[in-house]
Amino acid sequence: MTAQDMAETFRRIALLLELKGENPFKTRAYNTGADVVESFPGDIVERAKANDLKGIKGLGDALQDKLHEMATTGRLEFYEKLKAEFPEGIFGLFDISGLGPKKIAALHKELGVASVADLKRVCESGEAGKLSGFGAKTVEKLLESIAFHEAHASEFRAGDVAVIVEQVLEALRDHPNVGRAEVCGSYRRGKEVVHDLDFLCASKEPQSVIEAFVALPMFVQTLSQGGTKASVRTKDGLQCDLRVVSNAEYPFALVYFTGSKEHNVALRQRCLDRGWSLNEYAITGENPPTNIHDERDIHRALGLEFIEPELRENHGEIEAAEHNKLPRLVELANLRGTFHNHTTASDGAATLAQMAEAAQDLGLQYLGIADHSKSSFQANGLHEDRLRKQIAEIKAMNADFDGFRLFAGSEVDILKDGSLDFDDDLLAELDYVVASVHNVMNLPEAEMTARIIKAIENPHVTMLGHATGRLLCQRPSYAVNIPAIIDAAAATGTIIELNASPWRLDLDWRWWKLAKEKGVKTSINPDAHSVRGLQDLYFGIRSARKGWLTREDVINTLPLGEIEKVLQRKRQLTRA
DNA sequence: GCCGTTTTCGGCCCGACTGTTTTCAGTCG
Repeated sequence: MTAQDMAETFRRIALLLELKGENPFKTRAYNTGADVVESFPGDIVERAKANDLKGIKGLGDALQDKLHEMATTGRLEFYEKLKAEFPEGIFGLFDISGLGPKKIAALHKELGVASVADLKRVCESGEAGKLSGFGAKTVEKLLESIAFHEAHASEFRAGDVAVIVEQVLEALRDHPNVGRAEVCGSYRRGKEVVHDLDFLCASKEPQSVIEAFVALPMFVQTLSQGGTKASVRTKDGLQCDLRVVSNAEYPFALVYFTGSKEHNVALRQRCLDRGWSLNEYAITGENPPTNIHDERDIHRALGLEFIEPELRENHGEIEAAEHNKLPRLVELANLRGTFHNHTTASDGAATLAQMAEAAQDLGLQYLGIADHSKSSFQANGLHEDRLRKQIAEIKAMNADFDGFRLFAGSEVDILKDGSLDFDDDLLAELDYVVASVHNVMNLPEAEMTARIIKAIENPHVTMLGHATGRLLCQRPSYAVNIPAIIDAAAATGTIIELNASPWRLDLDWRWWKLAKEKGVKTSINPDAHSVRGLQDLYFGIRSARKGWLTREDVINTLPLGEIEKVLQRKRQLTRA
């Protein structure tokens, strides 16, 4: 059992205890335990095996025993018994927005609802509307939520499949009969969600590779298996396909399976214009290009500079490549620091000191702290006095750093009327300010847009946090006019964050070309709530690249010594 | 279930919003 599995078990226990109407603080204890296990800096599984968990805050005697049992036996009796009281599909109901434990329990008890499909049925039949506490409006909202859920049922967040990608690639590349291997499809193109994973490799012995692939431990089901391709599924229902080709075919297959479909159509047309034909194995026709060893060679043969996978959406990349006008995309290694990170002062799992150390370990020169403001009760938001204390603490720590700096910021709530959670005097004491919407997300578009623009117009607001509030696969964006937001940001010199959390990736990559045209800069921010969360910068980079962004478009590629000026620029503009 | 400790059990995060009721329960952040 991995740490991830143990944390997941705790979370499921918490859900089931909620259903049973258990003491809410008990369920919280399990959720806290899950957080601790997940973000533990070290090998928690080994520690659990050795019964060496004393003194870890958040893990008391009961949870320690349960971790030990899981680590040594691979299962948890308590959980198995609890689980047996409810149908398996009950967990899916928690993903329906508007449904909480009380309503789920009522639906299960009164109507025998055991899955999302059951829920849909009783909503449509009118049975649900008759339950106490359920009315016409509730049923209507539930049906809307179900529709959203169904539309995204087969989607997986890139962040949730990244580990599988790495493990499969490692296994393939380590295989003695494999030359080259790569993940293709939408994952390689840097999409925020994927429907499946496509792997490709080059081998002279495809049969042996296929056999090794289907036997990998993360797969629980083989959907099909032939001489050169196979389809399997993980326990979470994620389909993974493998295609094995010869080394000579590999570059063509890599282009073909990376897509996108629209990009490939355009590429094939370009081939036809030259009297050739392109498929997944070769370029054929009269005097076809030779010496093709990788994707670069294919692009070159078609008169194009190399097109990075993230750009292959037929959004103008082929025309740009033809005229050598492709942007030089920002890279993870370009990042020098990052803003919008949380600590234990609000709802983070790591202390200021731990976050600072982790940032330095990642090779960053600076780290911006932006804990929640007081209106975010649920996140233990800081009141004025606690924020001032944190500012002082950061100043003191900075005196001891050599070549590294913490920036004191705040993720200040944008209140319903567009005013901010702190007054300007306090905001002025901060190195920078991230302003975000966290409540009242159901405003009409015009009102929400005006609310956010009002916040953008505050001279102390350095950047706008997660602009649309979406949670991938779970909650759509609130109603907001993004072009108007971009215009307001451009007019005021406000930065728009690219929130790198794999749950958000907000603002979406599809908007960045427009934002860039208008002169808006971004900051790629992990919204880290733990030391591990800092690594989400990787997903932000993928989205930034997909949005055609270069190093110059991203402020946190600037080194210490230059970044300070950018943080102060808007305030100075306003003063002038 | 955890924590802290006035070592034995009480406190643990709280306000807005929505829809269903008729004074509040459930959900969300």
